[in-house]
Amino acid sequence: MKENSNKVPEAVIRRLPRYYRYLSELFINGIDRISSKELSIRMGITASQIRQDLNNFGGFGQQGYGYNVKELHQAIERIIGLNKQNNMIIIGAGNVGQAIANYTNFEAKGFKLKALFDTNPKLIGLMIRGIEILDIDKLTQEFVKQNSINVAVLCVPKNNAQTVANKAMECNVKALWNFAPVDIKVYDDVVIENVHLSDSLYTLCYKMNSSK
Amino acid sequence: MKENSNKVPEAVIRRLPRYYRYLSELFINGIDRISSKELSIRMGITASQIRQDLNNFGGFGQQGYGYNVKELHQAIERIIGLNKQNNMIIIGAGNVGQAIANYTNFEAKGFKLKALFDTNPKLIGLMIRGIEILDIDKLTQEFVKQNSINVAVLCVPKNNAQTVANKAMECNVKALWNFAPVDIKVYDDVVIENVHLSDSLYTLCYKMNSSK
DNA sequence: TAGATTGTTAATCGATTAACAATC
DNA sequence: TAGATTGTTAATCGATTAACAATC
Repeated sequence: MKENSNKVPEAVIRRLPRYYRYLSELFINGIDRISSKELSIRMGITASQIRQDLNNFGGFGQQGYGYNVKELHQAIERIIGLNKQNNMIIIGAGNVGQAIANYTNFEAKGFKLKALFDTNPKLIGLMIRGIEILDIDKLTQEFVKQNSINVAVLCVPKNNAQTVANKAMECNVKALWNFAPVDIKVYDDVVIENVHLSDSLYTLCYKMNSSK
Repeated sequence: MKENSNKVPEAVIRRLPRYYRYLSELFINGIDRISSKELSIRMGITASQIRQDLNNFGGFGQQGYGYNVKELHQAIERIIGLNKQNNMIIIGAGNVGQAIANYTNFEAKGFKLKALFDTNPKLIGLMIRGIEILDIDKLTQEFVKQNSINVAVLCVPKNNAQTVANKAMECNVKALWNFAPVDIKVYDDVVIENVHLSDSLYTLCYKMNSSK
């Protein structure tokens, strides 16, 4: 899409959702312009960094004025890709899988859940928010194609994670959102994002112990 | 505890849980020694980085031999602080709160859940794994002290997150594990770790769109 | 001992911050 | 216009990688 987008530093990419959050907030509060200085104070980062970050994607500001909140908000929305609909499946309908299925905020941003998959006969057939839990065998290339699935959310125990990831990739899913506490090997054209909860908790634990 | 621990770069701290995971795996598989070279291949990082990282905490290796898996595993366990018991509460017993309450892996690493808190009368009094959901009014300094709570897990909607965080901090909780999609302001002696699920999903979305 | 591999210093790379001319 | 604030280049800072003497 963007010819130079793979040159954008990872650190910048990771800040995009945060910019998006602050701009949403400003927009909701009816603020129509913001300078990098003012935003830097709110976000606790430097104005310089904000300007550098944004200029990876284009010049959205105006000298002497700052940034138009609505415009910048929309621009970042497009940059992230939140203007398009994305269709998801959840693999593993246990605690974590069900919690994500019930979390409707993603739906509001265009991430539509099409199905959950599990191997447990007790779960198969159950409905969550009107979405069915299917047998993992029903996860096929046809299913992915017909439902335009691009994101698979991995909520299985760590020992099954790579197997299930492989299956999803074989069915042409293009993005994996991994909640299993393992590093998954992915195909060249598949992207992955990890939510390593235990890693996060351990980091918190370290900081708690070292801050004394 | 460690006099120089606040000099350890954030990037290194964030890699500690990953080292811990790989060493656990090696240990379980009965491997007793590993060189930085071999580990670097498994983890997909440089041997140099591994040695640099570890040397922030001391010299655990031996020339010509490498690292003793068991020793290094235990050392990292202590560095993170997983050798002590930590007592947690979950504030907000909705989808996310309940999912975390049901996730027993943390318990195995010494993170003991003592109670959940909510304001919803329909939830108050319910038990999850034998742990009660209490009225948020029951969250007091006495409760925190008596149960030696050090970690509060914030699983409330974003509009309540700061209020609830303040309450936890006033009750002397020392660490916040925040699942609300907002940045929380914390007291100087309180540490925080964010699990911004939507940020993570948006990052995945960006990468999916830009990888084409 | 000879080979292997560490701990650590130096070099490189990348990211953040500062500065300022351009310009609204 | 004058003041404000951008976009962008240059300087600084920090993190990663390379190199190698020390030593098991």
